[in-house]
Amino acid sequence: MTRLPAAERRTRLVDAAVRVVAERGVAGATTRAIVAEAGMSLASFHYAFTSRDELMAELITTVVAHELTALRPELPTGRTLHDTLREGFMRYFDHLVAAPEREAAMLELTHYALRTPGLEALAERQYESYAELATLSLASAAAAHGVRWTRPVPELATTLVALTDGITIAWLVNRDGELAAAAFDLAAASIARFAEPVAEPVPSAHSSRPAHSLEATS
Amino acid sequence: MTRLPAAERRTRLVDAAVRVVAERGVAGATTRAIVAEAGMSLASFHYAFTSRDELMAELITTVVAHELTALRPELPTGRTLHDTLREGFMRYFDHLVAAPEREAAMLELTHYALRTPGLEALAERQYESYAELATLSLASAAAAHGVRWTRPVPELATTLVALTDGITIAWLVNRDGELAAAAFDLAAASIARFAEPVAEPVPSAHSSRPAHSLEATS
DNA sequence: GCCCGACTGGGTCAACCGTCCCAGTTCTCT
DNA sequence: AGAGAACTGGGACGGTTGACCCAGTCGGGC
Repeated sequence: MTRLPAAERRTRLVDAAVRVVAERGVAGATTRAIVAEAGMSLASFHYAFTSRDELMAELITTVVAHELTALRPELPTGRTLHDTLREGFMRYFDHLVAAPEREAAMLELTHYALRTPGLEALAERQYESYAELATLSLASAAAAHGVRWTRPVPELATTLVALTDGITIAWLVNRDGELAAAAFDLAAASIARFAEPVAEPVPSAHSSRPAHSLEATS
Repeated sequence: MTRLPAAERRTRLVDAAVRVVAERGVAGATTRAIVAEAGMSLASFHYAFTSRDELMAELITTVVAHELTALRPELPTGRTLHDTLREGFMRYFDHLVAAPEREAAMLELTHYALRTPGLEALAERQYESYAELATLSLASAAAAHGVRWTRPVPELATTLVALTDGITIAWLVNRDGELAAAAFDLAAASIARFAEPVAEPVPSAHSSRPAHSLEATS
C-alpha cells in the first residue's frame, strides 16, 4: 500500500486522463480506463474526485495551460513579417504533426465542454486564452518588423486562431502535409497583408530604419 | 400497427437521429433516444439497421448532402470580389446562426467519424465535398469579377473551408456575432487579395473593362 | 498507546447500452 | 386458401458505466 496525498493522486489521474483522451477520445475516457492508465483502483478515483465531470473540468484546464505553454511565441526571427508569421504557423504545425491525437483531443474537449452543463465557461476561457496568445504573437511580430495592424487586433487574433483550428481539422481528416503547409503559408501571407509600416513621428538622433525597407525585404 | 417498408423506416430513423444528435450530441444519440424521437420500437431499429454504426454512417452521408445543398453558391451579386466573398461568408453565417446546433453537430460528427474504425473515409469525403464547394465558389466569384487566382485553387479552397470552420468554432464558443461578422469580412478581404485581373490576350472589338477598375471598386 | 482523520482497494449497485430473441401480424404470390 | 417473406413490438441478455459502500491500514497529534 503506497500512500499518496489526495492532491498528488488527483494530478496523476488528470495526467492519465490526458493520455486516455488522446488515445481513445472523450467517450473512451471512462473512469475505469483512466484509473487503469494511472495504476490505481476505482475507489481512488472517487476518493480524489467527487465526479467524473470534476476530473474532466480539471483536465480541460490542465491541457489548455499546457497548450499555451507549448505554443508561447518565440522571438521573431523572420526576415519579413510574412516569414515570421509563417514560422509561427509552422512551429504549430510541427507540434500538431508530432502528436496529432493531442490536437484532436483539444478540439473534442471543446465540443464536450460546450455539451456539458457547467463546463461551458471552460470552453470560453480556452478560446480567450488562444486569442490572447494570438494577440501576443501579432504584437510581437509587428514590433519586430516595425509595422502596425490595419485591422482591429481582436479581429486578426480571431482569424489567426480560426485559421489554425480550421487547417488543423482539415489535416486531421486528410493528412495532406503539403497542402496544410501551403495553407499555413497562405494564411501567413493573408495576415501579413493587413500590416503597414509605422511612420516615425519625428526625426531622432538614432539611425532610423527607412520606411521602404519593408518592401525591399518582401 | 402501421406497416412501413424497411427503406422508409431507415429514412425516418436517420431523420430522427439528425435531430437527436443536434440536440444532445453524438454521445446522446443512443438507439433508444433515436427510436423515441422516431416514434418506433427498439426492435424496429435493428430490423432497419444491422448496427448503430451503420445508422451513423448513413447519418453522416445524409447531413453532408444536406449541408452541401443548403450552401450551394448563389450567383455572385457583389459589386466587388471582396463583396461577393463576404456575402458568401455571411450567407453561411446566417445559416449557422439560424441553427447553431446543426453546425456543432457537423463538427462533432467529423470527430466521431475519425474516431470510429470504418468511418474515417466518411470524414474524408465530407471534407473533399466542402473543398469542392469552396472551389466552385471561388471559380464562380473569379468569373463574375474577371479575375484569376494568384495561388493554387486547392490551397485557397482549403483556406476558405478552414476559415469557415475556425470562425464557426469561435462563434459556437463565445456567441460574439459582431466579432464573427468582422472576422468573416476580414476573411473575405484576405482571399480577395489573392486575385488579379485577367489580362485580355489581344485587343478585341468589344469594349473591354479597364485593368484599373478592380482597384477603383475596392 | 490511543484516537481520529486520511487513505486504500475490493466489491456492489442501479441504470443504461447495443444487440438479440421470438411470437404475432400483415402482405404478396401462387 | 396456404405458404413464405416482410414487418412489428415487447422483452431479455450480457456487458459497461459512474457512483457508492465499507472494512482495513496508515500516519500524525496528543
